Amino acid sequence: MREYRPNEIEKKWQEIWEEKELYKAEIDHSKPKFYALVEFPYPSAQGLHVGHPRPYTAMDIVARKKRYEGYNVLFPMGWDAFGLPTENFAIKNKIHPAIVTERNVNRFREQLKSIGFSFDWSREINTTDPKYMKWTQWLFLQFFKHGLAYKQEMPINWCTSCKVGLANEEVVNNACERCGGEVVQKVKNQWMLRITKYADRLIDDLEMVDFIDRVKTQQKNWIGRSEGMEIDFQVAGKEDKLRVFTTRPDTIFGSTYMVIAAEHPLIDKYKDEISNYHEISQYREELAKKSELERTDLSKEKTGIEIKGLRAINPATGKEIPIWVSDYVLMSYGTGAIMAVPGHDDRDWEFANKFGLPIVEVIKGGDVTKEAYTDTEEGILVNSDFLDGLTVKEAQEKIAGWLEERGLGERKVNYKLRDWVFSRQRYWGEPIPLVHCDDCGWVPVPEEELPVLLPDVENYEPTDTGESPLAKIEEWVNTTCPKCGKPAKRETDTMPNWAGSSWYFLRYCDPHNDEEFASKEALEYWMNVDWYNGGMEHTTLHLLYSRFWHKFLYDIGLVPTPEPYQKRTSHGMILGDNNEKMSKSRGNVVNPDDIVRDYGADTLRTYEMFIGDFEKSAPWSENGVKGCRRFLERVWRLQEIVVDGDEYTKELESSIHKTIKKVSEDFDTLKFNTGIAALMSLANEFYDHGSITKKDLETFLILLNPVAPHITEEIWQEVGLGGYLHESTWPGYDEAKTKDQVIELPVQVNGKLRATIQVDVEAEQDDVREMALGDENVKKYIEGKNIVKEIYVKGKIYNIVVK
RNA sequence: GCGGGAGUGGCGGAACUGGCAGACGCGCUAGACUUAGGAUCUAGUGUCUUUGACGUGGGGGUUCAAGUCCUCUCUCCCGCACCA
Repeated sequence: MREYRPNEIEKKWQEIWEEKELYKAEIDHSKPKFYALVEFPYPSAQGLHVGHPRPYTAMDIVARKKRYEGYNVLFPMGWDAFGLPTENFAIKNKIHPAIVTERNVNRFREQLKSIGFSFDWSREINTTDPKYMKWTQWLFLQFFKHGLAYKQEMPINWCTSCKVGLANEEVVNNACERCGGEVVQKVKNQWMLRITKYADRLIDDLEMVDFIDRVKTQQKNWIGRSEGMEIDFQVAGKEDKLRVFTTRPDTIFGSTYMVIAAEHPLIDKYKDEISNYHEISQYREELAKKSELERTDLSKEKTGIEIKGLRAINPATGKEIPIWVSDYVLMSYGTGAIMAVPGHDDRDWEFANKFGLPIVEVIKGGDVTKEAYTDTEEGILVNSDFLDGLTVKEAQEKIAGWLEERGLGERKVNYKLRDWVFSRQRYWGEPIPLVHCDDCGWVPVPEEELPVLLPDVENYEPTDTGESPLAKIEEWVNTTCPKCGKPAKRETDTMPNWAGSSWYFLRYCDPHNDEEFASKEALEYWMNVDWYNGGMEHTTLHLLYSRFWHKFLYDIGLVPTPEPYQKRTSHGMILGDNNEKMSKSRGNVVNPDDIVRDYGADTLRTYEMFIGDFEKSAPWSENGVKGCRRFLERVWRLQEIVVDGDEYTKELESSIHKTIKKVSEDFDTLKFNTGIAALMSLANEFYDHGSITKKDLETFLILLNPVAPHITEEIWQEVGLGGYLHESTWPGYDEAKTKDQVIELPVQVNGKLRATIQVDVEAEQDDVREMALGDENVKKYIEGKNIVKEIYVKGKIYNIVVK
């Protein structure tokens, strides 16, 4: 037998697969289709690190297994190549970002190919490719034409380090999601996408799909739907009404004061009548000086001032109540004003308690002198006139009707989700394909002129003014209006890097189409994505954005399904061997190239799947890698014990059936670690038995093949199992043969294990009893005691209780 | 603060509807083969005061039986964070 030399055999098989175009997906209506998708990487200058192959290997296993099961599998790969790191690298090294991108892509492709993934490389896409960009721009124009893209002057999040505007989703703890830089508010004229229009469906349609719960909950929380009412409170003696949003209209009789945000326009409007206006404007200034972070710090005490000279009338009680201004009410949510119900809201209670405002109990069940009572399930209304005696739910219904009849309020749903800030002031992104004409306004660039390409520039540097670097290229900016022909100017902002990734899964269906973003036929055949695996960090970014795009495209009849992804799973991170996140600065980055070179791609793949629970993060361990290499060496040496025979070895048959079952189930449910463990056990059993038939080996190799595709093909050929392994079908198992007829039954005395006896699984209690009580060790423990009870669970346990 | 997840050997991690805790792998110990071993093979490996007892973050409970169920509590991770 030859030595196991992964570097030789891996290259050999990769060439064979490529030559045979084994993984090229074609529409074929005679087979069920399966679309497996992994998030396409951003081709960074650093190349792959060992975190990348984890999800790729997982989905590669799924894809390979599905092929053996007779599916027509689409498993594509591409490059999400627009982005700041490339641009920054280009600026620093004075190389065009397109050249940097090409270089990085080539490196990534080579690395991925060396690991032996079964991607259909003929469908490779690149978001920066003009042929791809064209359709990203075209799709943007569909949003524009349907009124879902609009330009608005508004305060946006500005990353002071990247010098670029950010979407809300890109701000994490007031810092830039990407670079961690400080984010400040900056008023800018921005292109926005009306994602809020889809807020309800983005929540409700989660019902239709099979996403892990974490993802569903996170998306729901992000969208933040809350149902309630907007209610008008008359400003006493004035024309104006003060409108509030509340989710608890049932507590209105307990509203003893109101609070408005510091920025609320009411203050300015009545500044002459507010006797303490000076004090209030001082308070406002102080707040304005504070950062968002300080203002929203929950641990600090609430502050506030009563507005003297203005009062409001509680529409339910008819009583006058004071109006306060405080930092705990935000202008950006609801109406910027609240009706405070200190008895039944923690924040209002804290505030009322601090400033000595009256606290009225309107829901029985707690002690409002000690804390707010917020339970909505048990509570019964009191001190609430016609609501008295009702449950919270009933009261909500009744008060809503009452207020609506009198024109005092209306039911209203509020969302935390904001429209998507879609403009970026950087060079390396898709230009927004619109032209501004003084006469015609914003005019789309005609379809035949797409894509609008990035001009070559000397300088890609972002500006401090918040203008795109493109704004300086006059010959590019100045154009003519597509509509009237007069001089006009191009939009100089570019799209965020999330644009290209919002629809790439559609392009994979038909990547070379120059007439359409993808043909109807291709979309109808391949969509939906059956299984999409990706990072949790994209849950409220890419995953939400792409669902939104897809829904819009569905509405205008361009895609056949309302949701893009049928199933979504997520992988855990691979940490450095010091249990910290891998990063260059920590010096704990492992390059997969080194592992492939020293141990082989199959070892890398096996280890990444064996490392632990797929969904959890796990620290890298070089010893763990070695262990997997040892396992593959053992698999390699199975050649030495193989004998002719096209039946399973009798003594191994049950184990083989069990393993087929275990591996099949585990590979379908992301439990790769236990699947591989089962294969290791079976290999151990093979060695214990001393010899295996070709049939035993054949099944073993097919089961292991999705994990370690090269070594298994090689052994297959070496042993002469006929044809190629990749032409096989997935082995089936006989349920009956996965169950042992004779089992080791544990016998307990008072819940403690005292013996195990060999019995038939189906044995009746009387037979088992005899054997159990006859056991020497058991005898010892029941001697001289009374048997109180005996429990027999077939196939599980025999427990004798003595006293 | 709210929502979600998790605490199991020296380490990564197994354990179906409650039914032999620690599968599988790493590491470690001893032995074999060797000029050698960071190769390979064999045996062992939860802890302890080892005819036995104790063991799944901690306390209480339900049960013939609890890692698994109930209850209180501690710690860590993730998400949201004054959202009315």
